[in-house]
Amino acid sequence: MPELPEVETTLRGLNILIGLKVIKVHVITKKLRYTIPNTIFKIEKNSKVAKVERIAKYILIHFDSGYSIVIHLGMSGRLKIINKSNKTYKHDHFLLKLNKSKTLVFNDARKFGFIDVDKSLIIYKRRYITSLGIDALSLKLNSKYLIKKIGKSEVPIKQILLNQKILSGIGNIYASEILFDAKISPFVKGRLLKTKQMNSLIKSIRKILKKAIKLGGSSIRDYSSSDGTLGNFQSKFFVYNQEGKTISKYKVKKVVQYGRSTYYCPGLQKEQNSN
DNA sequence: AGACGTACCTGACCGC
DNA sequence: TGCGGTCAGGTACGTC
Repeated sequence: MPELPEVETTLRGLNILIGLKVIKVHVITKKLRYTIPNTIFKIEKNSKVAKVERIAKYILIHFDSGYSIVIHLGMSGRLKIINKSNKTYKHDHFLLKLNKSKTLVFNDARKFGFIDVDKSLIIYKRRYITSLGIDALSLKLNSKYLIKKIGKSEVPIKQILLNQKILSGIGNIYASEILFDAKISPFVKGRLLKTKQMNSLIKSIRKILKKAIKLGGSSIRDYSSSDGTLGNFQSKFFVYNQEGKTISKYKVKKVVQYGRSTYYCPGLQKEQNSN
């Protein structure tokens, strides 16, 4: 699930951990996408969760000891908060036991996610953080920024949206949804996007991501008891996974770009006549 | 420097 | 029911 809206929803669920004290760090599987560093054991007993934060698709948990944990969910990663810590499930890789009988669990079937730990100030300097482009929901995102970044790009806009160094937070599902909403063809090259299209793209980015967060938000209530899945997402997609569906007389089509599926509606997302 | 294919890993699903 | 093939929401890396 994890694109910006899912990560944001997860983060909101983690807020209930603030103020809780660490009882135990338990690594079940060290080898994720990267090996969990031994600095994980620097998360000491009795240090308190001071703050949780989202940077792009990364979740940061800051402790009052000055250390921070970074979690990336990869393709299949999930964070759960369970009330009883004695039972683990398949693909549970990491447990953070806290007081008030809360345990944070990282579960990831495909192990494409990772966990990193270091002093907060060092964490912020990690390459995977510093190289990120502007957050897709940032108010600093405007056409001027896009022109600077992609005004000369030969890369199709679908691929640009997935480039975290340009815009961070958008993944393969919302890239298709956003382009559909903006009525922009996924094939248009960056340099051929007109300013007007960039502005409608930015509008759609905000609209689609915010809507998704809002829908995900309904699951927060049950976060501590459930597995945090965002049930009714799939039914809300206009084009993603909707090959063959008809939208005002036009069919949704699936293509593969750069090895990733793109869903779009050729009738409504025309390639502009590039002058 | 930038663009592209590939690799990482497991599960779900489809057709036979 | 089982087998093989294909696909999956992300990112880094080697190669050109």
